[in-house]
Amino acid sequence: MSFDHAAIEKKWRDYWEKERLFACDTSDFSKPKYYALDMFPFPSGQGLHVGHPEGYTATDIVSRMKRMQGYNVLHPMGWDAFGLPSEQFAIKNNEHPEGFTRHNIDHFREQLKMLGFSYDWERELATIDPEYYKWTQWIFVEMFKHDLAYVSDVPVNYCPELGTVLANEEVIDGKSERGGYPVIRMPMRQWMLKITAYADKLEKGLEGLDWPKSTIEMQRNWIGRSTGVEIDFPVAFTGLSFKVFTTRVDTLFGCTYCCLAPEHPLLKTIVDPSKKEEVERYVKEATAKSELSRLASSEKEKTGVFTGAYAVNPINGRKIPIYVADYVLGSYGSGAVMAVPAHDERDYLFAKAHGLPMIQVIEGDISNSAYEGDGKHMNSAFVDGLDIAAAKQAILERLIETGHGRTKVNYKLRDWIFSRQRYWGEPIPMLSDGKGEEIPLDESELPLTLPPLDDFTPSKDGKPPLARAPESWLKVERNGKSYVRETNTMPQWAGSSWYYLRYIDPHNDKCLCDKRLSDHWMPVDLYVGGAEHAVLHLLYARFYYKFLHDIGVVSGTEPFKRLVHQGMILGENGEKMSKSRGNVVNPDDIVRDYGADSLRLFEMFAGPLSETKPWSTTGLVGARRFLERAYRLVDEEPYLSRIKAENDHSLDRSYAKLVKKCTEDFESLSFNTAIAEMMVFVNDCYKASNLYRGHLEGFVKILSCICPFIGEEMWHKLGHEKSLAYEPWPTYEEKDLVEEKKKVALSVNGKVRDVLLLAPDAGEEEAREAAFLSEKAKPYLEGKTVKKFVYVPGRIVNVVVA
RNA sequence: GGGAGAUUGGCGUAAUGGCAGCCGCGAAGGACUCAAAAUCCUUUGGUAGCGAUAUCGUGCGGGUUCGAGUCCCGCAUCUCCCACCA
Repeated sequence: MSFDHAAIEKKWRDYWEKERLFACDTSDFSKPKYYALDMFPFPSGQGLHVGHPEGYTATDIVSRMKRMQGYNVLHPMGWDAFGLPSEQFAIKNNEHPEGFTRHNIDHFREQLKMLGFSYDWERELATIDPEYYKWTQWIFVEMFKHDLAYVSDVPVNYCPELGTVLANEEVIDGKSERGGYPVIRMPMRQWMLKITAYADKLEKGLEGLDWPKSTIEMQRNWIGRSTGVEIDFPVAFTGLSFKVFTTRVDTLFGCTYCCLAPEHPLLKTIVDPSKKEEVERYVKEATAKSELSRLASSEKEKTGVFTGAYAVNPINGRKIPIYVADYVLGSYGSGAVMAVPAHDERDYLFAKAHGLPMIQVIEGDISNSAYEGDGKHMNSAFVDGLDIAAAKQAILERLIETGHGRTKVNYKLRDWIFSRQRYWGEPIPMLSDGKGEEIPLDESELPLTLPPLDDFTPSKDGKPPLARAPESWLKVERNGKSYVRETNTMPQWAGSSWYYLRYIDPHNDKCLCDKRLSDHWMPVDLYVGGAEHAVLHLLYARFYYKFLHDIGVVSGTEPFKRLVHQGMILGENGEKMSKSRGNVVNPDDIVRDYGADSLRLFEMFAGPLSETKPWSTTGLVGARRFLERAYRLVDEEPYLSRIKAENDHSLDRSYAKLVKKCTEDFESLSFNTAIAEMMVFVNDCYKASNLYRGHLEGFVKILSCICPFIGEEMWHKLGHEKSLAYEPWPTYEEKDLVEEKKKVALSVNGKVRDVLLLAPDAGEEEAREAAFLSEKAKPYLEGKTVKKFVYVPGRIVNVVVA
């Protein structure tokens, strides 16, 4: 073992802290800014796993390079510290979740420091800090004031057996995660955020983001914008009507019945008395089923019952039956569909199951399934013979004329259920008179802190734990009137939706972030985190940011300019790491045995950042071996005495390639190929008889981004007293990359036959001459007619012969 | 059912449309050593050949091109995400 990693790591860690080396002054605008952000972790009881350092190392490398390139770098870290696991731990151990959470945070912080990340720890924040969640609550109040927060009765997962409300994550296949008891949907009073008001902005803002394509696509699907037609269907003999949404208005003549969702309000009034009992029973069963089980059972079988009522098809006046069926979702469109069994697979199955008629309106085979393709229309009066696009247009025009329809944009996106019946979250800063009046707390009353409780379990009736808070906390007088505090808390997403702003100005008690500072620092230049947050966290954060823009808190409209997801690190056997598989790798052990630098280097070298890749102990040993090999250059004979103050230029080219490749690859986060180039450079150093000190210094600066401890130590060994963290980034000369003669492949009919040595600026005549002088290519050229001669300087010569 | 991505040596991987396999792991050989480890130096896609070399080779089938791992069309397999969205 050629260096003592434990001693080196301790030495430089202490030095960095003592010198406050990575503290960032965000009010210093004299240098260009760079904001490199990691998705902050949930501080779980297990501590860091080897997946965490992957993304963190990536942003750390870029941060370190940017500092040397003269940027003012903001590279912060904090804790997403509210959340269910801590609460469950608290319930189990009958302790307050805060103690456990703080303890975990201390452990995480220590582990991150151990790994040498250049975070500005003076900006550390946690979502559970009252100084932080004061502003989380403030944003909620602002949303309420702007009509974006409202109360509604919506179905939640309720487990009668456990007597408690469950989060979606706690429901597996319609059963409770603990105990496996059935879970039903039950309406309950909830706070909602009107994210749908931002559907259009959220969709449009995706354009122009430097994000993974897949993530943009996922968000687009989630928002689910679709353009179609809204049609009014009168209910026969009642004077009432309902709206349906369709993207296939061209098939309107093929509509043979309508379906309402079980939640549809019209069911209360239009059902024929003879069907009332049957419909009520069906609705009750359907709404009690959890969404998952409803989905699972109805895929096999389309259930539903006739309401006894009839609708009138506005295009032809035909009377068609109205059904209620749970394959129609209450929460999408208008909760009602026009059913065209001949041309929609779901309607087809339902019609078959219930003996409903079919009218084919597009030529195609409907003997075994609905025909959903394009074709000539039939049985459709004035659109007969037209294709889908033309028929859509014609029918839409007719509907507009008669006032029965209009174009309509629909979104899959639903409003955000923002309450949790939990203790360990931000209290929602609202007061209720119990009769529908909801008033927000004044800013001066924030933060509203969590009251201490003895028992954190939700009540049997589904009431949140805070409902058992002391009366002194719960009851509030306002203008002579009695109010009760809101007892729901916010979801974990709340705190993580705006934390990137707070880092810029973490100790500000006047506002959540000084606008002068956010104008300078936002958007985040590089955001790295797991793909599991592709939709929810990133959508919520964008929503918050757009809202903050609209109320004038920030100027921008998108918080994260560039986003990258790190891939997962699997176990050595290629399976997911898990305790049950016994293949979990603990970073503490790796750092103890091989050092933090080796861990960082290995994770960056194992493959492209975004790919999933397996852990490899031999790969880790290889990383360590490379570091020792590099270290030996500045620590051992005979290499040490080869180091010269003068450059003999033998390594100029190798060095220029190193600097160019690493600078570009660090920027594009292609660390594996940058490291390969660093290895090439070290291999070249071993072959060289003289080593220019300047080259080694440049190499060490580059290496230090990935392996900061050994980097600092080598810098020190090269005769420097201070840290290299703010030394200028190495440069290279373009001329060093140019070779006098370059190898150029000579191919005949596309098959390589020889390699020519040509000057990079050699002309075509020169190339042609060299090609026909080649002995190796001779047999393939002799006696043939040259049909074409292709010459790409520096690349290839291709002779096409007949 | 829809979407996104992937498929290259024994393994992880690399290749602005231009010599496929850089770099690493593993393996083999050599130097050093009494010996081993460590280190240093070679070799390492398959087949044939002592060798120069030849030949085959980037999941499968087509296409574009002087030239395709790379671009286009179709297919297979895998991974992830969404999914009764009218």
